[in-house]
Amino acid sequence: MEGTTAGDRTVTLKDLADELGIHPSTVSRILHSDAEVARGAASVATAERVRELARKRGYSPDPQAAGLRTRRTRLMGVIVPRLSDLVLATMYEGIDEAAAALGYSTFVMNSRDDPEEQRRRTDTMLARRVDGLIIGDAHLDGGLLQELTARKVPFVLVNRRVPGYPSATCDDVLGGELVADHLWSKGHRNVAVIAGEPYASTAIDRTDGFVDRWRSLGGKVPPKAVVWSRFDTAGGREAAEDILTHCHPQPTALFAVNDFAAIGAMGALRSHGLTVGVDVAVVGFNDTSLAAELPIPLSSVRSPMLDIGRTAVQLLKRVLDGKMVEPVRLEPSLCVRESSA
Amino acid sequence: MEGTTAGDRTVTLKDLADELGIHPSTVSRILHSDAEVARGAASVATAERVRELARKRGYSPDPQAAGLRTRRTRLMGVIVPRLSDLVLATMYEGIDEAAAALGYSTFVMNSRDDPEEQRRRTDTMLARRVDGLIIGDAHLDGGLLQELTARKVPFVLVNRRVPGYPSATCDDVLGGELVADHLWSKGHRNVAVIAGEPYASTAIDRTDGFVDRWRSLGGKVPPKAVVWSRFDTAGGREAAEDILTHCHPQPTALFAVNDFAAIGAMGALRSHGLTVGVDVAVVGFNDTSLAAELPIPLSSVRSPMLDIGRTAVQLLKRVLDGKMVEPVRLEPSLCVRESSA
DNA sequence: CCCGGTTACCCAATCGATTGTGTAAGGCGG
DNA sequence: CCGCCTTACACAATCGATTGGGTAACCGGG
Repeated sequence: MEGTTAGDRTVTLKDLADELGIHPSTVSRILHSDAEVARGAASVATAERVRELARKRGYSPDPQAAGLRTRRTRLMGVIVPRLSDLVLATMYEGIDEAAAALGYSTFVMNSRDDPEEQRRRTDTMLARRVDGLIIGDAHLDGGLLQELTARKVPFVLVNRRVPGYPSATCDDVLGGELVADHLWSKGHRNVAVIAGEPYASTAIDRTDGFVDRWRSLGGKVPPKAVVWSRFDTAGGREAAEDILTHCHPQPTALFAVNDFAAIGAMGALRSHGLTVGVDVAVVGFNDTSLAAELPIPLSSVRSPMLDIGRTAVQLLKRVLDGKMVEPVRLEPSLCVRESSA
Repeated sequence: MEGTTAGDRTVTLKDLADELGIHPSTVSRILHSDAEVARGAASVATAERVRELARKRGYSPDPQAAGLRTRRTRLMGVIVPRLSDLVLATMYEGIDEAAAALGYSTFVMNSRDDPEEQRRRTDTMLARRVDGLIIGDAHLDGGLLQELTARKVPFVLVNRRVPGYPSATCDDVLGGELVADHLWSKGHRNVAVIAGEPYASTAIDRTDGFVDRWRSLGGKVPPKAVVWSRFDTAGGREAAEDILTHCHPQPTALFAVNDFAAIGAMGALRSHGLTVGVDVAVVGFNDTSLAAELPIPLSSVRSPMLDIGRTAVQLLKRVLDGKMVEPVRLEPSLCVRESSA
């Protein structure tokens, strides 16, 4: 029940040093250097006394001061379109966890997928002197990425990939293929795709994976059967309406590249008096926690979102250590449920 | 097309000062002080030259250095149970936006509602020297809050409240009352509540608001009709199963204090062959973007999540400015949809 | 011409940790 | 008993911005 700290303010290296009658630099080496240096800096006995006192006084180093000197903040900046998107939020949890394990903290910001906002956010991150960036809202045209490379800012992409840059993503092409195989084997021959935003690799890859596999199985995908849309529920609903009014013959199966779009589509189908899973099969993507729990459980491609986040952190760490890194694609799997059974 | 910067490293105050042949302190006052001080520091002409050069060189002050001196980081720490919870993610968006407007950046961490983790996260935040905390995972018993108060850490609560501490929340009691009024007026007389986690004020207040109003309308709420549960879909499903097996007579209406729990309940009802909105009414809480888009649109109490987040930031700012603040409760409204019409 | 008051700056200490470079004291071999 | 090598530290500069004092030059009034 000792008074943790007298009551004043935070303890500094100098405080510890003064109290022990030794020099701050010695304390610093003991507490913050790796074994080698620390051993050279003081006797074992002194080192122990220092560590003991640090614990008792609740010493915690000031990252401002350390960062000022070392020019490193142990901060990773994370940019996502919006955290209220469950997919990104989950990846961020993986990121946060993995970063903490490496002694880094993370900084998130929402860009709302707006190029101008992306630029502003990156700038504030850099102004905060983050050591590196994890970018979750990369657009395929990616002028910003070129610029960052030119400015030698260390970064990796997460969720979406852009050729030529390091990234941690789901193998979205494979995901699309899994869906094609599944729907084909269920006997569907008329299908449509709710394809997402064309600037996102997730949308492109999933759609391409599906369409290419479908064709190689002998199926047809008329242009009108691929509808680009927003990733949210409303977007999915609109896309489904579009498909229902313009596609002849009407598809018996829908592949939405995102669970939320799939949910919106399910709503639209129902409004048209169609029963999901009976009249029309629906498959989503990401297997968010909702999919399994919906009134009509939704088939979905499970992507390892947490692992993708963790992987992004590992990649960025390697970049920060000056190593070369290759893009990583994690394997998805298909969860078949009532909506397409 | 001028070379933005020679190519070296970041520009410092001293660089600017040297180039203009004046003292760094003068530059500092011109760029970072408010009009008064700045005017006293240099002539209008000099000030203009400084600002001009700062712009040209892309100067951005080093927050590490500034913070070291001023003992402030312009950082707000935000702790939430989990960002993959849409409700907290949305509030965080409001927080992030409002903080940015005040020149603050935010730091989020997930505590998974685990007391030990809460403590650890708070500690890392404080180690990072955040100026204040926004706590979104407060437990009603709240030993941690007492401790923070004792340590004079500036903080406010968001989403959940704890008596005696400043907070920005929805008026959850009112929310519960709205639901009671609605269901009563629809003629329901047997109801059950999926009440959420008993350590969260949101759960308690919404449940109390509902139950108290229900009784004052002349209704009965047997103890078995209030089931505590997790806030997620699976929790809602289990609670609904519980209610369907143990409540006699079976309720004709369910109030779930959270949309996700409501969705889980809808799934359970369906498994029991009951049609939501016809056999059993369901009402959720928060009016997350999903509610309106579900196959059977969900009635829900709309809580102003973005505004709650923004308000929390305003409150914390006032606390940081040394002012006293009172808890704020923002008014919810009921959105009636097919699930209870 | 002297004096008080502006104007427009400069000086230097400071925040807390890091790190390259000393340097006394003690031990040991010769 | 001397010189060299460890051992165990101490010194001081540094990172970039902030801020409480100066102070020289100039202006106007008396």
